[in-house]
Amino acid sequence: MSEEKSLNFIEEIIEEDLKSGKYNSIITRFPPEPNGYLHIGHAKSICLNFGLSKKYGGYTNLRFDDTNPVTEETEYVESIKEDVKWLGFEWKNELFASDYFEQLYAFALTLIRKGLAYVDDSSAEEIAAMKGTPTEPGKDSPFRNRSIEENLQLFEEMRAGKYPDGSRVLRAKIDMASPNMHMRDPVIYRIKHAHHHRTADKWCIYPMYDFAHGQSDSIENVTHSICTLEFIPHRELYEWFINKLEIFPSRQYEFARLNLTYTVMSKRKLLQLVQEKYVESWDDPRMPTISGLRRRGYTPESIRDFCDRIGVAKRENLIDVGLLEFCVREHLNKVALRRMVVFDPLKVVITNYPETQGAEMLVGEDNPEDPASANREIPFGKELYIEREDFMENPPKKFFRLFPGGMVRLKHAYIIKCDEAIKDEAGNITELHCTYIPESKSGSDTSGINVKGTLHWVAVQNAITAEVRLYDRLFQVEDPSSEEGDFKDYINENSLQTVTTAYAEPALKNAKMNERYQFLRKGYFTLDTKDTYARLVFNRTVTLKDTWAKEQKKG
RNA sequence: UGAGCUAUGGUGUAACGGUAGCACUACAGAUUUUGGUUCUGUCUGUCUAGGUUCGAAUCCUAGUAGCUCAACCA
Repeated sequence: MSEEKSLNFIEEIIEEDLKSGKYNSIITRFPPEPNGYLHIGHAKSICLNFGLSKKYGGYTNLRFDDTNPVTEETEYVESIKEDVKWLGFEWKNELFASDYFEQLYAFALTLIRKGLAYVDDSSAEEIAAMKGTPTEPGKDSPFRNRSIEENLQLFEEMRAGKYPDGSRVLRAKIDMASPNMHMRDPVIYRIKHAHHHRTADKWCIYPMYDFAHGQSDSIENVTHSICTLEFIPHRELYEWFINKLEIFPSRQYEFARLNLTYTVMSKRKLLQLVQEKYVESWDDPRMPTISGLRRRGYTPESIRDFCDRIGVAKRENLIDVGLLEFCVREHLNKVALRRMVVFDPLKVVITNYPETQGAEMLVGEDNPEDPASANREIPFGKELYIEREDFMENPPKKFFRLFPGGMVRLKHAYIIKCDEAIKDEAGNITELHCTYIPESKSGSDTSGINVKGTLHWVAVQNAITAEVRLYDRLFQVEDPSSEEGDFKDYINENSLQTVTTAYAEPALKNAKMNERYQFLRKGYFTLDTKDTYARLVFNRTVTLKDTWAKEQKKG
């Protein structure tokens, strides 16, 4: 029975560290910068970090990397916390890099005293020019050999606010000829007279990412600091600071970030979509943000399952969004309540159904996948709506739906036969006249008739109305970022289709925010969290698999 | 054109010198009161060229391709 799941490369490293006795338990961290909303790519990192500490014993900190006051806001801190919680994870400590500003300042002093850091008066342009290029070594700054005393004094004055933004920086003194650009005397502190979302105006100098991240990991005794591939060149620096400062040796490991087909993942691009109104907001249901997916109706379970299935490795990847859709369908199939909703109504009159009879109540199960699920009542009637596309006057082969002279089952109800299509003067079909087979009632069918097709329907008299929003992929091409020109040229203009008046069975009157629905033969839907006030608004999470549509496409 | 990382079906991901497996997709069929679900089956793969070895996806060498690095962003 030991169906062992193979380990990813990070799990292998951890098991090695545990086996060798290097550690008894592990500490990881999820370190977002609070300058935007989390997306599905972050979910991969969250599942990895929290999953690892859960699996191997230990814990995960949530640490906000807030070293750049001009981009960061408390609003983002709150949304990030909400998203991590919603995904189902609990952090041990809620921390901020800004909590360590005093300590980081002390680390900087240590470096200066060791002759390993200096204040540089050069401008940003001058520093860039002296940096060299990947193929040519850089040049030493004229300020590189200042005395320790002078550096100490200048750095203290920087902190004291004596100098304007951009006038000086503190740099680590490493190697201007290093083949690794990040080792060419990187800037580690800059002057920014800016208000910080947590430390307010206490500081006017702020540490750079490289001088904050590794040390923060070290302060928290993070054993395995996991980040994405683009940080590989930073690792040498990460370790340099830890070595020179002689602090806890956290180690950095890098994995490939998630890319998904038919969307973009960079914060910059997502921001453009919001600012330029291609989408409504960060939590627009078409966005790959956690909040967008949540509003779309995705479940935390399905996102975790997805992150589990895509694996963790070091090679670049582009994952088919179809896998995400598979994951959410699989979960929703188990939990969604079945309901009938007609989007584009075609009236059916059952000519042999008694006029005087009140609403006959039929019974339908909430979820056939779940034997424990309840039933709901569905009123039947003489006049019904079916989906217009479920009727064809001249049907092609293998069309199992209604056509003149044809028979179908109305789900949970009776078998009907189409006798006549009524048209207006322009030749448009306005209604269908059908007859029903009284002894074919669901659950007590003695008619002996077998039909190929089963349609969803609602009774005209008892139908309630709702708005339904049908979402499709945001882009027309698999990888918008790799296409020629602006990625926005590839936006799918039809990513949102709104059905303002859909007809729903009355059970949906009591729809709840936390419930998921399967509109029979239509897809999975959930109540919109923003726009449902007096009226019902449903968002389509994902369609059902549709082999008929595929069949038709083939011609 | 310096340095680093990476190459396994259409897409992901395993195989740790010994039968190339799993999932998604696609296709075919069975079941079905959702053209859903479920079940069964099929197709497709080790970047190239050399080498080491009884044996190479795995080790070595050389190519090739993709990605990353020259922010006072993270």
